[in-house]
Amino acid sequence: MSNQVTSTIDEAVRLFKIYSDTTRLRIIELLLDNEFCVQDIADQLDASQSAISHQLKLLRDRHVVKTRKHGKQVFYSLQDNHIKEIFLVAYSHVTECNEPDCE
Amino acid sequence: MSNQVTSTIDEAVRLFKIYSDTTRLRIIELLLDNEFCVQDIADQLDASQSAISHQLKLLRDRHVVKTRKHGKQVFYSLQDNHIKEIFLVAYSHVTECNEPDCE
DNA sequence: TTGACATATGAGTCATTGTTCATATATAAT
DNA sequence: ATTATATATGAACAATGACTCATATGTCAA
Repeated sequence: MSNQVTSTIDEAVRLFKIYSDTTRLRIIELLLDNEFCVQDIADQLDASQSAISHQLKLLRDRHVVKTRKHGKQVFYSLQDNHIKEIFLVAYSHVTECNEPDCE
Repeated sequence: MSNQVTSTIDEAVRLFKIYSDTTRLRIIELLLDNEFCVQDIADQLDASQSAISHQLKLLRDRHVVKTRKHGKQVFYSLQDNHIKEIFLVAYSHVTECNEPDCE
């Protein structure tokens, strides 16, 4: 734990950065239990097709989501179970913190 | 789950952003089990006093760390147990992912 | 009070990043 | 082949954020 940690910390930072954007986190939330094509995601998040497509590319590059082509459409779903778990841990922490003096 | 979720997602994003910087994450790692004063943190992370102080202010504003004054020094320690837990979950996921095909 | 040390902070700079706009690619239907 | 639809992508722009530099504040010792 000293030199290896440095790069491990950087890897952790890379992981956290994936979740550190509203659009991406909402995409991940959408895909928790379903698969959706690009336009469906854009519609549900009220975002442009381009913005969503850019973020999906980023998520795919980081192996967070996988794709399935069907005709003209591309369906996206979560690839990594870690993603789901970390999302849920953080999500529950945020929603739990409604008591006074919490956080 | 629809309008409330939007702001919950934003809260989660805010939480993830705390971890999304190498300097901050290394500070959090340092403080997992100990308290340290500003200069000690700066020395151990090979960073400037000012850079560390700025990040500590951010962490304090977000209730991640608490302070204890002792003479001229200010000692920082973790305030929130959630922080520790989320750090460890992510950290273990990152270190686990050394098998082929993982991540 | 003066000087030394520890920490805090405002302003400016530079890099990163999320979005839009325009356009390219891919697939299906006619 | 042509057109329409779905998705991908490069460039430009704007916002954010982390750092440095200079300096302020706070505390102790002499």
